[in-house]
Amino acid sequence: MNVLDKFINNFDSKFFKTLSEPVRMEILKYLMLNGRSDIGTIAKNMPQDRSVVSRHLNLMYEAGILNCEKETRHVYYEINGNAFIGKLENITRQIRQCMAKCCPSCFK
Amino acid sequence: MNVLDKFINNFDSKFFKTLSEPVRMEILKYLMLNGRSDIGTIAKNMPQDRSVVSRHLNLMYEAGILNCEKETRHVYYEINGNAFIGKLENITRQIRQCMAKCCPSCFK
DNA sequence: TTTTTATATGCATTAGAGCGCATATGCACA
DNA sequence: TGTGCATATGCGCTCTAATGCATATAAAAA
Repeated sequence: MNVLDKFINNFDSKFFKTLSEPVRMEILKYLMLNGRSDIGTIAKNMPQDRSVVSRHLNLMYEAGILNCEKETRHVYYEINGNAFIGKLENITRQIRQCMAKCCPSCFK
Repeated sequence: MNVLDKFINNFDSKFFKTLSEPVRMEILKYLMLNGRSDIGTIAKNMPQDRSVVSRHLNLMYEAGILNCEKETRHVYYEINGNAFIGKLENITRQIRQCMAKCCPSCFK
């Protein structure tokens, strides 16, 4: 498989979609400032309903941005910094590689 | 302004939104393979209507991914590789910086 | 066992985005 | 000046995703 197909096939649109939602970015901000938190605590600090926050957190977990741990009755989320940065770096590297091979003129 | 506010304010959700659309990624693929092209030519190679392709291209231009040049009656687009990669690198650096300061535990 | 608390999920509503048709604009060429 | 081609845009349709309420599940505490 060539670099272009590899790029297109691996292109994680779920990841980008996750990052393009303002409420999810607010949640990300909250987790940066407050660290590991459970759903209820996060929801208390946001205008949205608990159920909405719960769904957003799950999406972010599935996109590989957050870690998730159940403890007693609570579900705790925290940012997975290594995975987050790693994804961004992988995508950047793939795109660069791809363009260098397919369309060097893109860098003119 | 602290690194977190800087990150949140500069966070370019338009950029991510642009990258989360499958048809736009098909257009990106086309431009990688075929280089600088006008709207009509790109549209001929896609199932979508010309008007749809036109709008997608304009969005990608506004997101800073493509260059745009009018020539006679045609409008030519091409990938702006440096801007594209630059944006990804900037975002990655900001997020890393931000987490290192706000939540070093994110990297545990 | 019953009650309370934390989260997940079904459902209807609503807002926004993609889509294509029809039409307008704008330019080149006869 | 008039005709044809390339692109832009107004409009309505459709589909998806976010939202919040009501309810279900599940576990701790009384």
